[in-house]
Parts: sequence; structure tokens; C-alpha cells
Amino acid sequence: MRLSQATDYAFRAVLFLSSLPRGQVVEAKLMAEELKIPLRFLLKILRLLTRAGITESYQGLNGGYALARAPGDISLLDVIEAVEGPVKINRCLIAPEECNRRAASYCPMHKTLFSIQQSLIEEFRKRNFADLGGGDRAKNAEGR
Amino acid sequence: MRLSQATDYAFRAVLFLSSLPRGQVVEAKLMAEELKIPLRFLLKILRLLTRAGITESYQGLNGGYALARAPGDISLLDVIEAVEGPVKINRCLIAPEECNRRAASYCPMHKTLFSIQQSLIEEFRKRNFADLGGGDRAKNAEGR
DNA sequence: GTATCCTATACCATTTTTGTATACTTTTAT
DNA sequence: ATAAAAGTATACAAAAATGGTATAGGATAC
Repeated sequence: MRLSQATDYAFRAVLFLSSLPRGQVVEAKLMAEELKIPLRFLLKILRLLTRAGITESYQGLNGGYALARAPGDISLLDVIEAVEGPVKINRCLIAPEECNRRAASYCPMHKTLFSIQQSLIEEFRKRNFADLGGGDRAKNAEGR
Repeated sequence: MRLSQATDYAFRAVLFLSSLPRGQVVEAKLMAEELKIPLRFLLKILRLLTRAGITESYQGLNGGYALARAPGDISLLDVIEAVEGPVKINRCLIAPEECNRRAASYCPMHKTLFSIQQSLIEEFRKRNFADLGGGDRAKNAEGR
């Protein structure tokens, strides 16, 4: 019942990028040092974030990564799903046929876990990276 | 971000016991067959549940397991904690020194994840095994 | 055209989870 | 008493997931 290390790293990376002036490009090597994340592993994670439209990548000299959207438009859920895939708190919610009693349709356990899962997802959706520390500077930079 | 197979088995076992008349003792072998759980693995899980005061065990001939409390007094959280230990959704919430930025005290990520964790825990605490399917029969058996 | 940066895929090591085996203790019925 | 039927305890093994690395290649600015 725990988020992976990769997701934790992803949070940090997005939080870091959120703290920079909008559009600022940073190379992965710098982020890796700053955030104490193994470079290769961070690169892998950043590719997931890019594929999910959370970050943008720039190849070549002076390349790097930047946020693809405003911090306020990136939720914790977005990052989690980009890295881990959909949030599913139990096996039977992933694939009903894994419920070896084949009881998914009427199993009360099923219904209850689904409901809890939905409220967890909602919690993750509610929080974005402007609400978090990094967002302050970003908000200021966008001039309020 | 998923409950373990062991926890899923534990849910089933408690749900099964909840569906029986109060105090009824059932041997592990029967439960294993009924619920399609490997016997040895189930025994291990039942020991965790017993240690947590959720089930009671009886040794010797005609021994087995029964619920130690009424289904309505057993929450999903009780079972999860018995099997997996405390619910901690991120590493930095387990051991602040694992936050390799040593920023636990002021890190906004930290605060936010903690708050989400608390509401998840609350959800798990709210649901008990009388509310679930098995509880019906149990409630009836206790005569309402 | 080359140095610098990202991309893609495959690989490996470690840890966690799931499941099994072995030896032992408790209890009850005979 | 004692044998059979249960649970207990610990250690071990297999499998899956996770974390991290390596290698080869592609894009871009200068």
C-alpha cells in the first residue's frame, strides 16, 4: 500500500520544475544532482512524464526538460498515473477474473474497496503542484 | 499502491467467519478449500489475525479459528494493519530520514501526502465486516 | 561535424511477496 | 497413555516487482 520510489522521484522532479520560472529548461543531470536521484533512473522517469504530457523534453545541446503545463494544471494523480499506471488498490479491481470466487459482480468486498479507491483517487486529483511549495514561486512568476 | 494478496486473503477469511453464527469454530483446511487459498499461506495469515486479536485459535482435535469479536467491531483497517502493518503511502512517511533532502519538516509534499494518507486510513476504519455481506447473517444471528 | 543532450530497449541485482517444508506443541477421544 | 487432528514456529524456496545500469542510437546547436 505504498507509492513506489519512482513516483516519489517523479514528485520531486515535478515539484522542482514547478519552482522554476515558467518554461525554464533544465538538463536531467542537474536535476539528478540537485534531487539526489540516480541519473539513469531519473531519465527513465522523465520519459514517462513526457509521454504523459506533464513535461516537455528538448534534445540536443542546451536541451533538457521543462513542465508542459502550469503547475496548477498538474495533479498528484497525473504524476502517479504517468509512473505507475492507474490506481488500483486491490487485485480484484484490476481484473475481476482474479477474484477467484468469480464474485466480482455481487461481492460486497469488491464494492467497498472500489468506493474507497475512488475517494483515494479523488484526493490525489485534488492536489496540484501550485498548491505545493514549488507552486508559490511559479504563481508569483506568473504575476499575481 | 495496492493491497497485498495476503491482505485480500485475510479479508476473505474474516468475511467468511463473519458469515457464520457467532463463535463458530472452523478448521483452516476447510476455509482454505472454500476460499481457494493455499492452506499453509492461510495458516500464516490466520496467525497474524489471531495475534492482532481479530480471530481466536483453538488447538488440538476439533480445533480451528473463530472471530474474536463481533463483525461490526472489525474494520478493514484492523485487518490491513494486522497483515501489512501500518498504512504508509510513501517512504518519507515511514522514516523521515529516507527523505534524502532531509526536508520532512517543511517539505510540502510531505504534508500533503500525510493528509491524503490520513483520509485513506479513515476510509478503511469506517468500514466493518457487519456492513459487508457476511455481516447480514451475523446480525440476524444476534437477533434483531 | 562534433559535442551534448535526450531516447529506447534490454539487462541485471535486489527486495518483496507468495508459497512450501519441516519439526514441534497442544488438545481431545479413545 | 496414546494416537490423531488440529494449530505454532521458523526457515527455506520460488516468483514477481522494483530499482538501477548499460549500451547503442537519434536530435540539435554551435
